[in-house]
Amino acid sequence: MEALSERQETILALIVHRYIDAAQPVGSRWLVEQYHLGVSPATVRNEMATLTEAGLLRQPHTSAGRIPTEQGYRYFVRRLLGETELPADERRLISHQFHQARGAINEWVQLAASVLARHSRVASVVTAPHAERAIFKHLELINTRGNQVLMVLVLLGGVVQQELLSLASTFEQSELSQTAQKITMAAMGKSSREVAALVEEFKGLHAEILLLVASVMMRVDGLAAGDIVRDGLTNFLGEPEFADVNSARTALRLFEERGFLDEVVAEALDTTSVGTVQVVIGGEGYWKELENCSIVLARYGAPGLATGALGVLGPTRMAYGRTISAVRYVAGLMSDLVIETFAGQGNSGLTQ
Amino acid sequence: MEALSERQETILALIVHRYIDAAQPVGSRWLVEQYHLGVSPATVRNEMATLTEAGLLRQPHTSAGRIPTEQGYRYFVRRLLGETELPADERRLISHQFHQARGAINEWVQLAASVLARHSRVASVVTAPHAERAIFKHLELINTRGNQVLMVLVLLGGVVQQELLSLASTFEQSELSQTAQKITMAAMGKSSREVAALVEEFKGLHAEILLLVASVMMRVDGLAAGDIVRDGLTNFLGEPEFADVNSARTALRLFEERGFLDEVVAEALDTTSVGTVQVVIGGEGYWKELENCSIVLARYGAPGLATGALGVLGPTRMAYGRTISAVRYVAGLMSDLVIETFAGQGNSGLTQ
DNA sequence: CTTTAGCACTCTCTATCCGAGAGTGCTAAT
DNA sequence: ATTAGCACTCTCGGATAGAGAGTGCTAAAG
Repeated sequence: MEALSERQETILALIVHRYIDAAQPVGSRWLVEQYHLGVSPATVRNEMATLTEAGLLRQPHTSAGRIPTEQGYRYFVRRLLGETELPADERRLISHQFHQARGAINEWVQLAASVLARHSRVASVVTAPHAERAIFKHLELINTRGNQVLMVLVLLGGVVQQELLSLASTFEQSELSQTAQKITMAAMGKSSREVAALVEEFKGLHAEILLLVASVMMRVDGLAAGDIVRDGLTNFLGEPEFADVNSARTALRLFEERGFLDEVVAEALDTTSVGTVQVVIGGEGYWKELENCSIVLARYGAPGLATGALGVLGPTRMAYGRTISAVRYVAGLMSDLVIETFAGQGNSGLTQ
Repeated sequence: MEALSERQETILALIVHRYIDAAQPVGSRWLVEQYHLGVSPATVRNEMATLTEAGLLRQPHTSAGRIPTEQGYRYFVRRLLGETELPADERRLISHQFHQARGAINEWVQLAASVLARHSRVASVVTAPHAERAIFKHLELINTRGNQVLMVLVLLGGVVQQELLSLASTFEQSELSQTAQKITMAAMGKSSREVAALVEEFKGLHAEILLLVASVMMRVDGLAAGDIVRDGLTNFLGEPEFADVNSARTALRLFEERGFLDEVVAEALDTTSVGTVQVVIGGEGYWKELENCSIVLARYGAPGLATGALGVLGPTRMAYGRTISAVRYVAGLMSDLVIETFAGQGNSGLTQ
């Protein structure tokens, strides 16, 4: 693609801004009058024609103003949208909320989703932090009834897995507690594979439980991400591109179905490093269901220890500046939390 | 309200059925021809006029067919809709799925939501089972970094509460483990109040932790319900009453906001006993946001031990027969699970 | 007293048409 | 390279008209 002249870039940027704001095609005359460009509408029209030919703009119909194409948005985001940051007062507000919510990890995740939804004004997704490899921390066995046993497995970072087991025979609670304690001693700090290897050294109930523990841990290892929390579902129902119920429905379905999000998040985790924000505009040809949608996504956490993903899903016509900075900021806060929780080191960052 | 004649009831039932099916006003002529009533359209019209006067039917405009009013739906559900049950093969299918999902409680809750959404074809809500009173089962303290400590508190029934604490000073993991073990010994099987009373007997770290444990347990006591899981959000976007984006939005917002659901569920838990299904049609004047919506709700679990709620939210024009039976059946399965998990006694019911 | 045939009336829904308005592309002049 | 002028295209809103569906009423019949 040939480089654009400065004036062309200005015009593209103005059109993107205006279109994001008003959701209506932008005309040459309006542009000149509004922004006091020192040229005539005809000149702007010529530039627009060039930009249209370059595939950055398009017309909904012959005689309407221009709107950005997906490529236009991409050019805008990559080249014209400078580094933005959330205003200091918003940052302070968010940081304050996160301070208030000290406590359960799940609450942090929900708070992150809620903050993102509110500040980006589109729908948000946050996955709970997920350890790179499950590391055994503690096991608890609780007798419930007959040969039903509730297994509570605590992994590094405080991830808890619960499972209801049906054992071959009945055991006393005291016996179960002893078993759990013995296994905890032996397996502390070990990975799923190492726990599986421990089976050799035990027999009977111990071995049986160890096997179950190892299999649960392997399942956790295999998971791409932790629990997913959503917020702001209703935000994009107000946007004009979803006035048609069907388009709203497909977008919402994507959002509801875990499988799709898993895929996107996995993809993002592969190609994105912690600290950078990735913007996927219009599905990039990959996902055709995302036709009018964009995704702004970031990875958070500590690589090698535990990571998660968070981001937003909204119409392509979205306020990228604000959204990107919100995602980046919240990802930073969540990273601090993960490092704190998973016994690493690092600046908490919460204290401004 | 005067009692309706048999013929009036027939006509009301037919109109409700047909309207639920087709979402279009029902006319007298069509009714007579379709169902081979042995009377003329004029007769049916007379009866319709009576039913309209009684407030059970209404006309969208002067010259359209009739549609049921909310009162009409209520009469239909209460008096005309006989006891229905899910077809045996559907029951078997569901029961089979529940069998497959043995394991974590959360998975059961999610499965229940998914099954309800699929079988009722509207949006579903399921709350996790919530113990009547939190009973201490086990405590774990995990050192993370500096004076940050992760507290994992296991309550009766396998409910797990995690909390990140900031302690006054730093402790070794071994010290924390000992403390946790000591507290576990002392608090096993106790309620929040009893745990709080234990504080007297300890001092220093032990007392500090005990206080935190008690406060978390009290918070759990105060909660009306456990986690809420939703499914089938997109189901009702297809319905014609939500063709207007705004109405879809208000309904969806209700569904997304936890506060509202909490209120409804709390209300339902108060007035409904386990085993019965409650139908709220059109908000009953209470909640005006529910104008075109109905709720079918049931309580499940074991009163005095642990209970939860599950149900669906959909357009007033919903297939009540199928929905009510689905809700009732799933509530039964979940009750069995709760009784099993919370160490009670009772028939598992899963084995057909 | 109940039922029914007949009929005028009302209201929605769809298609069609028309004019206003907005914006473009092209051409020729600056 | 820029711009004024102009013809052309397309959408959008409102008005109009006819078809269709269904009712309520009246008067007659059972």
